[in-house]
Amino acid sequence: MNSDRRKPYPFDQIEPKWQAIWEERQLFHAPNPGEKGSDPAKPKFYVLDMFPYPSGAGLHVGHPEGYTATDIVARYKRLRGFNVLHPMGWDAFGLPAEQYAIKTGQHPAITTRENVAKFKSQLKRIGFSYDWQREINTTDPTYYKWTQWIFLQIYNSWFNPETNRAEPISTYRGTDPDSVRLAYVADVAVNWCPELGTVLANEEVVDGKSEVGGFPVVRRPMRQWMLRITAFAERLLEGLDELDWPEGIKLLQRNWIGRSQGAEIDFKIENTDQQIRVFTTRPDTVYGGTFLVLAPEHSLVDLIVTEEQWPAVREYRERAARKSELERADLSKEKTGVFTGAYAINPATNNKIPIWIADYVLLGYGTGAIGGVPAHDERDLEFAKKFDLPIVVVVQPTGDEPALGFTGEGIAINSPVINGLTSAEAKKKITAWLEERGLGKRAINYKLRDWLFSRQRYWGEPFPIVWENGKHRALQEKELPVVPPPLDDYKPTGTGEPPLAKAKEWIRYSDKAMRETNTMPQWAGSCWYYLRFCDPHNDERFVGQEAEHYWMGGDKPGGVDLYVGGTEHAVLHLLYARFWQKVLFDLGYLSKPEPFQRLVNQGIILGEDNQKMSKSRGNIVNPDDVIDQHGADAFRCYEMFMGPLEQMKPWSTRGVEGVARFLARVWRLLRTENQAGEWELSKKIKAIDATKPQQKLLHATIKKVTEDIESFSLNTAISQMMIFVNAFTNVETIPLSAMRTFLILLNPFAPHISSELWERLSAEFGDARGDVSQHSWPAYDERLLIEDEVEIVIQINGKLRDRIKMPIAATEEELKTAALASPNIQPRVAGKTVRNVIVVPKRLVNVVVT
RNA sequence: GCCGAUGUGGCGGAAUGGUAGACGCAACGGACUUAAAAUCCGUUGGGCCGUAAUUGGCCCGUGCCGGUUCGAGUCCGGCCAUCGGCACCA
Repeated sequence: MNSDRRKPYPFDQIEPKWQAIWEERQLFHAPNPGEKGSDPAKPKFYVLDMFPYPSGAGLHVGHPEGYTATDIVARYKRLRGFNVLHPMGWDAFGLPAEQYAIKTGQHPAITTRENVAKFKSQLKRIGFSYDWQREINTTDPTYYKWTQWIFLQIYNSWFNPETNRAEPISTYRGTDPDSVRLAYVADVAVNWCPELGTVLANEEVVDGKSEVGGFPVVRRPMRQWMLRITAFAERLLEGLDELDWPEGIKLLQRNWIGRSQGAEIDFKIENTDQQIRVFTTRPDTVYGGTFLVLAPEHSLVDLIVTEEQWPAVREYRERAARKSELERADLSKEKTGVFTGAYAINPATNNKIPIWIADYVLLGYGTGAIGGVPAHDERDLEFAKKFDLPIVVVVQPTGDEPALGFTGEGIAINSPVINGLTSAEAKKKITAWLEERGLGKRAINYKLRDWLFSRQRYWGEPFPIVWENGKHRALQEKELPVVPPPLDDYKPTGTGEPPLAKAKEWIRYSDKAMRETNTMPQWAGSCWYYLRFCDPHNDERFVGQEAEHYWMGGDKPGGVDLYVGGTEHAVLHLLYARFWQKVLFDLGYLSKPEPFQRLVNQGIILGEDNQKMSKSRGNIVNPDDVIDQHGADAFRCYEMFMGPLEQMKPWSTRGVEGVARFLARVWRLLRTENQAGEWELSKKIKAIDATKPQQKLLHATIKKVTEDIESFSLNTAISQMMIFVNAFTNVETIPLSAMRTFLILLNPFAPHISSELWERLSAEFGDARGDVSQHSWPAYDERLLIEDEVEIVIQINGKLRDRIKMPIAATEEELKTAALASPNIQPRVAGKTVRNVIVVPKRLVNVVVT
């Protein structure tokens, strides 16, 4: 034939063949209710991958790990009679395409189209059973029209604290609706990245650097669009309880939301009628409060600083403002701060205490001011020592640790109102005491910040907003989509003004009104894509009511039944999407308050050298190469056989070869090579009954594979199929029916080879026609698994000493007698006292002697 | 610093509190072959005893120390290491 090494089986022919058949017959299209082919009796199953950003580099082996797992589940559920929604799309707005455009001048839409084509062909080569009729792209105007529409719903809503939900802004009775909208404009200290020329969300800043590119980020006040996610903090927290997610991910979200309960206390400022409100989780330590510290940017600073302290304060503030996030977060450095010259009155002690400013107090958390309790807070103690401020111990530890610097719970001392109480009791009592006197109240704070929602970039969704006379105003629904202008120069301006501002024509909405020139962050499109998949071609609505109700589960549990993706989205996408879902749910557009019922995180795949895959290390594995060499089925099976999905694990070329050998053995079980080097059906295949041991193995395999798919243990499912195949190598005759059943089990994992072999069997034997995927998943017969005889382990004092064969039905007494009579046991027990004999039926006998 | 996950052969990994190491890789030996590849068969945690050789027998072994239990990779307590998250959040 040719000089190529002969393939162990012709995957290079059968894989494209079956992919073409699936596409032509649209076998994996899931009909919506009411559509042709929809069967209302079928239960639905929605299994979703986190859709990728189509980068120029194409897929690496990490992407298809989760995709393969979901594909196996999707195919399995179809075989079990579910109507399965298994879609794929493109999260295509974002920085890389734009950076590329800046370098080359090529429009990001062109880059995106090319990358999408590449990704799609790679995914198709792996044989994923996506319903490509539902493909979506976040950069498509027919898609982002609805992203903009959802923004308008958010903009036109407010959070009603009385009903604890989002409501149309028309129900708001106050005077300034703009102050309560869920989307609002604010001057905020933002994370400005000069290199990228844009602001970033807190979640996008890692160690003071941009998550994308790793460029330095500095604080800078700017006018920005914000989404009021903090209003939903409590519901985002509570909602987690009901979700079938990994506990670790729930915890990450809980920590990110960062709820803490305590009190707000007002401190009167001496010689003024102003007061400073502080938040504390330890109101029981109020008697130990010997100073106040304000964040340098706190608005009261201007009002209270004395003449002689102004120069020092001004200088300190300027220095703090110049600091990058990284510098400010640097814990190893010493505490800094400046005295304002002003004093406050501690409401518990009535003592006069100094007011300082220091950058260890953050404007954005609590009230931006704290009461310094140096005796029971590490940071306050450090600060007090540095600046020689008084320290008063007010909590006595119950153990023998020193009271000074004790931050745990103990007994209140030096605190007349609460002396002798435990910290928990003291908190309650002092809070009530403060409340009675109008000096404070219970309060809850969250670390969660409102979501900074605007970016100074070109390649994102424009806001459906115009400005007139300095005020913002929403566009009408009929004006959507707002399409960005064509531009020759995508570069950030460097001033913080978005690139869209360069489109002088475009920004003129009317004589008086100008368009908003910021764009939305990349997360916008991914916040609701799972909803669009339910009804991707609807041009009347973002998702049709009936389709949403059906696929998202309506009043039944479900939503997205299974969602698989990486942990990197634990607090970004997964929190934002839950937020949008809740807003749309409150406004009556959706049937469920939570989108993703079950979440599974796949672990990352390391390079063969056990290091993270990266271009610089040169250890990236390309799926195309693997498929060229071993075929898509081997690629799929190896990805699953490597180990538990959730775990981090290294790639192994040898491992792929092992799995490829398994599939080749499956092939040769049913097909043999004739003299001419052609594959033909094995003569060993006969329409006979399986032997009893074969029956048993078959049913054990059905059981194991079924249970393992249900529990996501896909690696051990493959092991079991290997055991099955190994048992049939070198047998004289192979029963047809057992092979057919096996091919169905194999189908979700290796769809091409199982389809081909199924078809060949049908052709030869003239029955069971149709695609293997059109048949149904086999049931196992528990009765066939029962053994007549079992091996019983005999232990003495827990140590294995003998094994005997016993009938399955042997009674405890029989087992005991047989065990004690066994030749290996008798001499060891002779002359000793048998204290006890533990019998575990069908398993073991443990003789306890002394 | 706080929180979380993980720790089992040469390697990836299996094990409802009940035979540790399934399955695969690698290695070694054999069959087939002129030869190689491919394929098939066998051995393979460590140490020791026994025997001409086999069958066999014993001890140790799931990061470390302790506990619960007839019995612990698995449960409990304390440590160590690696990875991940958060990090002046009052």
